Amino acid sequence: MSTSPDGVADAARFAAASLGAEPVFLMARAASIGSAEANRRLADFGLKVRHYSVLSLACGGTAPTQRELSQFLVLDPSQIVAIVDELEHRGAVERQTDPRDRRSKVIVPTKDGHALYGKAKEAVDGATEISMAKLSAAEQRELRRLLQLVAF
Amino acid sequence: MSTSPDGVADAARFAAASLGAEPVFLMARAASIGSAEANRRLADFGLKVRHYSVLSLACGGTAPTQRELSQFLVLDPSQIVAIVDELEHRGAVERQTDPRDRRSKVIVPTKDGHALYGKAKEAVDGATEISMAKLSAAEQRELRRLLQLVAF
DNA sequence: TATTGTTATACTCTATAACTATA
DNA sequence: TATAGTTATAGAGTATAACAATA
Repeated sequence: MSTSPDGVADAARFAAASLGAEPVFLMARAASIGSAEANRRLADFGLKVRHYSVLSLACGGTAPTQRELSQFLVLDPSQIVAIVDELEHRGAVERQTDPRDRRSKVIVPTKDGHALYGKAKEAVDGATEISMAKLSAAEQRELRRLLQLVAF
Repeated sequence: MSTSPDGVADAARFAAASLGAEPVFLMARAASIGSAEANRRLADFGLKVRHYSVLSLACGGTAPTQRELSQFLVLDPSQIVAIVDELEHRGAVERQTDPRDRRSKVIVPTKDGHALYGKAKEAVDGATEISMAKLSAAEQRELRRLLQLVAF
């Protein structure tokens, strides 16, 4: 990106445009700004949001299969393979064949993976704080609630 | 995407996970769902959200330069070139050298471009309606307001 | 000397199909 | 026969650097 500072330059002139009121555009822009900031911070740990997401779900105790990760994260199964490969190579997660269905592989975190997740979560929370800085605590809760309704 | 139906499959099992409450993730997922639906509908007109966004701003009467489009849409200047090329080839917009700064090119819609925009906007509004179906009218307005604070 | 638009290029991300092992 | 994971590959999207025209 060889653009100026960070794209928030002359927002004022166009924010009032019709496009600036369309939810589809607003969600895309908000998501783009938010995950850019999160990726910037996660880079300290050699992670991106996609790796963080898989690690987070693995650390949630639900023992997700790759197929479930694929569906929940809306990523192709082949992409999950690549993400889990990277996390496994650096010793953050392990693949365990599901005894109830030996075709499936359950993703479980290692001890190091848990520690990494803890630090990464702080980075992501920091990014969230930045991008929601203009909202009160109550507004942040409300935004989260509304987004959950849209996302699920 | 060789994934099941549409990724909303077993959301229930993971929506309660820690990740399912993080705004960065929720915005990405909501944006992904929303723009997928919008792209699906815009395909009838041979457009994608990126073309629609440029066309919308061009039709807004603010006569944006490519540089301004690049900043507002958070897209690289070289990508704007490609998008404007496509819109110009199909006769929806024109490039006009800015008389006040002959380096810049202002993007203005043609008559056909305006008509195309009208139909495309209906398609996008339809997609918005779908993805916000679970929200009341008041909640939709509130979501838009909060997103605008985050996005600008 | 700096900036706008442009081109070329490399890199990442995403989508598709085929293969294997299990069911 | 169908599904989970894997691999290979092609396509779309994104980032980077260099150039011509203009400031």
